[in-house]
Amino acid sequence: MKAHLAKTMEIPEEEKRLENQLCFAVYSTAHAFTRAYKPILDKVGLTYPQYLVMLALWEKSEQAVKAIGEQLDLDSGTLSPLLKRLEQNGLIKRTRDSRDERQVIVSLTDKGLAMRSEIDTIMTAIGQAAGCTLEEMKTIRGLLRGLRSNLTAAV
Amino acid sequence: MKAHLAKTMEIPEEEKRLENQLCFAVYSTAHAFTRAYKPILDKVGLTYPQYLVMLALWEKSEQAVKAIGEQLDLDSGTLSPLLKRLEQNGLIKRTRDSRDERQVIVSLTDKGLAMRSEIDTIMTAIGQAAGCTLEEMKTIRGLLRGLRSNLTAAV
DNA sequence: CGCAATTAAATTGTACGCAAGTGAATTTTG
DNA sequence: CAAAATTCACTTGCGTACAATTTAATTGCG
Repeated sequence: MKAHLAKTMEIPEEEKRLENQLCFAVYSTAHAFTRAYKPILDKVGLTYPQYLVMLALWEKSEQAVKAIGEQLDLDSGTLSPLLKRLEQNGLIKRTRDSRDERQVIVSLTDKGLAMRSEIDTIMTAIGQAAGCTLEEMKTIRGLLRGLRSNLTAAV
Repeated sequence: MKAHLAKTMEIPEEEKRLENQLCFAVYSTAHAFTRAYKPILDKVGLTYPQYLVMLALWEKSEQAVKAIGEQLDLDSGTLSPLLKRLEQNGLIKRTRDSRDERQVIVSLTDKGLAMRSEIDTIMTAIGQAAGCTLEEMKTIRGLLRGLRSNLTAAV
């Protein structure tokens, strides 16, 4: 290997602009989604992260905090207070696993399960707001999955 | 218009899964980016949102808080405390605009300007972590811009 | 001109996200 | 089997995000 090799490639100035950062495109689109969801989710009394947790639970009730965290890529420091609020709103209940007392099993209440009927309204509204074809959605989803997997592996 | 029309289209169960939500793909990729940036930005003492503000200022120093907010799509509620921290770290200074005393002009200090030399190292490292071709990056960036624009217009 | 409406930034209050640390339960090891 | 290491959830502290309010300055309108 040669000595004195530049540690970094030269990056064109244009590529250094905020607007041209891929990370910023992802960051600002994430915020745009949260804002688009807000008026819809306000009606059912959920925040956007709470809605994601509900999606996980509607797929499978009776999940440990850790399992929910793995699906959402969030740790208990984020989930514990969020789940406490969902519990206070009567959507979920939390019980210690009798087989392994370290774990807390989160499950839907009747009220939480009933809220699943809102899913079609919510997703239709967001689909409209996103305003792209199912094909485009799948393309972006696929590209982001690859990107996310690279970023996660790199750390 | 016919009466009794269904308000919402039927959405296939598979499309209702957390993992298949486009919003979740964006949400989790944004977090993955933040985590990938963390070890790199820790070395220069910046958080990820602070880095975005610095990018805006490296492009053009002497900007009002509102102008920065428009580029990042953030309001003063978020920016005020963030800028206060950048000022405490000696990277920027804030002065009232004498022409319009309502505005605060943010400008780079020598230390803040000097930090721009880290840009190549940071962007090269993230490029490696993202591990996709320049072509893919541009594709995703373009698709996300369209998506963001739709979502914002819808609200 | 003079007052109402608007604008800019800061502040307050709520809710994430995440690092770091705590405490209790379980698993691994010597 | 007992001590050490690990695991799980919770808590604490800090830094965003954002709605809503406040204060000060400027603009618009009669």
